[in-house]
Amino acid sequence: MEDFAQASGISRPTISKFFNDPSSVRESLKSKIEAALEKYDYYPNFYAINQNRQLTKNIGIVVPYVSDPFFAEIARNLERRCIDVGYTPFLFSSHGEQAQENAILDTLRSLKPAGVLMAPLGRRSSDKNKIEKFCKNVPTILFDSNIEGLGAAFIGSDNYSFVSQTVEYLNSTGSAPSFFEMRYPANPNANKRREAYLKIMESLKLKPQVIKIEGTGWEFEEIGRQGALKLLRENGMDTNTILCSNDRLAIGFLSACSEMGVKVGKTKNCDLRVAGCDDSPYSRFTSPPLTTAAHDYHTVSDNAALALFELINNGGKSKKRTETLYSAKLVLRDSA
Amino acid sequence: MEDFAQASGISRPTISKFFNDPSSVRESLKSKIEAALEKYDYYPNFYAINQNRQLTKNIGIVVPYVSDPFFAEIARNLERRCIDVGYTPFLFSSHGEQAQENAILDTLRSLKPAGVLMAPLGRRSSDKNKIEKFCKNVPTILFDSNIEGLGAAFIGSDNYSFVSQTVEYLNSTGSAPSFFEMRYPANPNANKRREAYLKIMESLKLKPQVIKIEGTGWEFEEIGRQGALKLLRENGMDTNTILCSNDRLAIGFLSACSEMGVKVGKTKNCDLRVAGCDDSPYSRFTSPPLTTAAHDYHTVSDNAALALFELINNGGKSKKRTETLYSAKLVLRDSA
DNA sequence: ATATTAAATTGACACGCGTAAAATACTTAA
DNA sequence: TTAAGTATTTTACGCGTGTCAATTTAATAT
Repeated sequence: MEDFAQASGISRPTISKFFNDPSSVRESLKSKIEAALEKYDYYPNFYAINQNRQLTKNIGIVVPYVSDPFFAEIARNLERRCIDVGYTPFLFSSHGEQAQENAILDTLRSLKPAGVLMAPLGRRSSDKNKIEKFCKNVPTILFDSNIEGLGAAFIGSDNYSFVSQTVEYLNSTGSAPSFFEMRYPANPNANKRREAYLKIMESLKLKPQVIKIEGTGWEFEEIGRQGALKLLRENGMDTNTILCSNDRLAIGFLSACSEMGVKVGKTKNCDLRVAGCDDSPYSRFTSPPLTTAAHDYHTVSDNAALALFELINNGGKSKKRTETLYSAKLVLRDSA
Repeated sequence: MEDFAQASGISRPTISKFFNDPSSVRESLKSKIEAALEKYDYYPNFYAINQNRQLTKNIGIVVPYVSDPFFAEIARNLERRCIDVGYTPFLFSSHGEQAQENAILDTLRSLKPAGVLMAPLGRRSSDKNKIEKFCKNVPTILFDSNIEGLGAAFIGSDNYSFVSQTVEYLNSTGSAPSFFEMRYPANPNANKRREAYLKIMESLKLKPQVIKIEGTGWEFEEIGRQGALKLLRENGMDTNTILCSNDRLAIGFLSACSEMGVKVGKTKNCDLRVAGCDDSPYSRFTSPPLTTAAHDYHTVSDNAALALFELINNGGKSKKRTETLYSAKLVLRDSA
């Protein structure tokens, strides 16, 4: 920077100011610097820049699994917001593993980001310590999956509304659904959805049926497919209506139905109705298209980002922790 | 680190060595440091660490669009490989925009990564300069999409083999396919696939038909669906067999067929055969399941990562640029 | 026990830029 | 034109660690 300053005939501190905020220097110098930049192709050193800054312009984004289309889409939206206001987003995926999430937390603490947007893995309480400590040191907004009391705010979807809307719709247009889920769900929202299902069925004075399928990991479609194949073969359903804990399982379920020659839909000649939760990007392209309860992707990601920007502008301190839940929107398609 | 060294009764340079490679210090000191780490929760400063290092332990991964399931899956695999050998991967998405890719290149040059794995956007030759300069300064492996002469190596799939296998299969089991693609494809591989199609049809002495559909952006399924709806309504096909330029378009195509009551499959009572390219993670779950030509995801990502590690170990210099293309594997399912 | 080798310590400099204080030059408006 | 206000320059320090050379200590082999 010293050399570049000399070459462009401007003092180094001014160059430094320019790189922090080009509009903070006089127009005449700005164009002079930009001209010199064309000529000498100098670029500042990322490490030296941030080493001595009180507040970096970096934002960490952490998702549990980047190949999950829901998280990929959320991550994409969050990155956009960050870029649009001049931050540099750093995207990390926990690969579905607690250890990896912890490692990311270490990297992130060391990166001293202005703030972090994080969708945590479901953690056993014994691991809560790590993330708790992190949140105390780094301005953090939690999204998708809440951890009681941690972070400056939580932005997510109201799992109860997902289930209540679908169950009520299904019940009023046919029989009430059985609930189809993984025995050991990778995502903690699954537990809230099951609880909601049981509660709603009870309030409707209906007998619930929770179908738990085997399989671990994040290949939900295949897990759903295998579970559905088993279920269809053993004829283990109390009803002709299925509500899947999430769309990816539902996509697998529909695939199994197609394979077994089971007709899915809400018309008279159909054998089964299948609904999901989330409105995954692929759910509208299944056959039949999947009836589901939709996240408001944009609202959730926009508000999470805005909440973080505000938190950062307030010096990383928020008066009190807030939890914002957005309701699902029922999306009626042909599968139920 | 000074304080931590004193508190743990070990010299600072040794602590530094420990963090660079724990196995480089004597076992007795190693356990002593680890014990002290539990007690004082010191963690090194990312910026200070890298500021004065000749070679960082960071690896940049750049994909054109992180929400594309193909790139999400590749990115996931690449990250795994990097983590497994002790590197810290930094994942960037170009958001389908040239300007964003350029910005990432700037960030990355400043980050001084040990190496970069990059799937470039298709660029007009006028933009080649930027990436060319980058590759001269940073050890880079290109994957998925090649740019003549740039980077130390290119690892990808052989687009010709994707098309030749499907066309030959389709032709030998029925009529030869029409080729279904976007008029302005987001991914440069599309061009090679079209060329391959034309060449193969010519060699088979068959009349080719390329169907170009409108639409821009990365929502390929919806673009494919709209294009297919239009096509089916206007009855614009020469044959009853369609080869889509990629699986995401094919998924949209299948969705349109389902919507229009067109039966897709290879059995006698079907109206249309539809095949794709790529074997997207969702292709096996369509109805009917999609016949397609599969990338070898693991082989491509593993070998791209290995090539980069080797490049790094050779000081970032490779004798000559290599191009490695892996053949597609035909995956026969029910759609064609 | 001694020689040999490997590892740790000491002391010191370097990395490239942010940032602050004081002095100076420029801009703008009265 | 002058004064007030703002932007720039000068000068200098500091950030937290990597790294190196010289020295001392510990481990291993003879």
